Amino acid sequence: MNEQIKALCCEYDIKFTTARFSILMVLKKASQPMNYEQIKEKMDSAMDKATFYRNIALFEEAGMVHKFEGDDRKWYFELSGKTHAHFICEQCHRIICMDVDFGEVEGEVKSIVLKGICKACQS
Amino acid sequence: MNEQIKALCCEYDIKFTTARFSILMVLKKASQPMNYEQIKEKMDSAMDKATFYRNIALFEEAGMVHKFEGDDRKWYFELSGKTHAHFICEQCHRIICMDVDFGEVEGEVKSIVLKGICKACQS
DNA sequence: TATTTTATGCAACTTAGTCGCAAAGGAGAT
DNA sequence: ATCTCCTTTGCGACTAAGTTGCATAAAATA
Ligand SMILES: [Mn+2]
Ligand SMILES: [Mn+2]
Ligand SMILES: [Zn+2]
Ligand SMILES: [Zn+2]
Repeated sequence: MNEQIKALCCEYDIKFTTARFSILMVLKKASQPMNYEQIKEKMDSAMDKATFYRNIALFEEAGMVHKFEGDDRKWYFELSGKTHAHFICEQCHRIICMDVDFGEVEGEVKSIVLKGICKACQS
Repeated sequence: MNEQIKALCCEYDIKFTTARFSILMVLKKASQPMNYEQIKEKMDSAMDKATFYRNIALFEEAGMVHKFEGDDRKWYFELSGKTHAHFICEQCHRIICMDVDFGEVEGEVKSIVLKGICKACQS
């Protein structure tokens, strides 16, 4: 795992530090987008939020991580992969990764967020 | 205009008040989604932000107004019409209303926001 | 008119994220 | 190893969009 994350940093031209490792470790293991609190909880060692957000900003700028706002006014992060959409349910607050096709969109899309009521909550 | 807004309130079962009129007046005239500051600026008479947000929450719940978060961590509002997407440019911060088709989406979609770099900023 | 309910304004509060600054860490030069 | 310079980190103070409590005002109901 350590090597994979080092490789990731290398690929995006970002210096490898322990703080960065901690964050990326959690994101790599994650199966869902996560917010600061959630990531912090999963980290082995504590980290100041200033450090966290500064590094996240770095990752984002490099295109390594994508973020979007959840229904709770918090930012959610995930490692960039194939661009896909997230559906956020206003009732159960679940975030559902989805694979929708938009056809042509002008410009470069970095995140797509749909909000509404999920199928489970509707019935 | 006054009558149209009264009718709108009536349709959504919302009592007509001067504060509500002020907000809806601005939203009806708007050609773009607007945030609190922008709406306030266009209003004839001043209004407290608590009143504003409380009424907006009411409109939202009734389904009369839709909101989404902009790139600046502010909420943007517009009168509900045909559900459509907004593209927000991370560089010029323009909000572009767009008419995309997603095909089937499970659940009830209330807002769709795409973020990225708009065509104008790309070149 | 008197009573009850709802809407508004003000000020204090909450909280995710930011910023300034000093200390810690790391890479290179001597 | 030691010195120097630059980057990263942690701490604490700060910012600002939106929220909440409470007193007053307006509107509905009797
Ligand atoms: Mn996802
Ligand atoms: Mn629009
Ligand atoms: Zn749901
Ligand atoms: Zn742009």
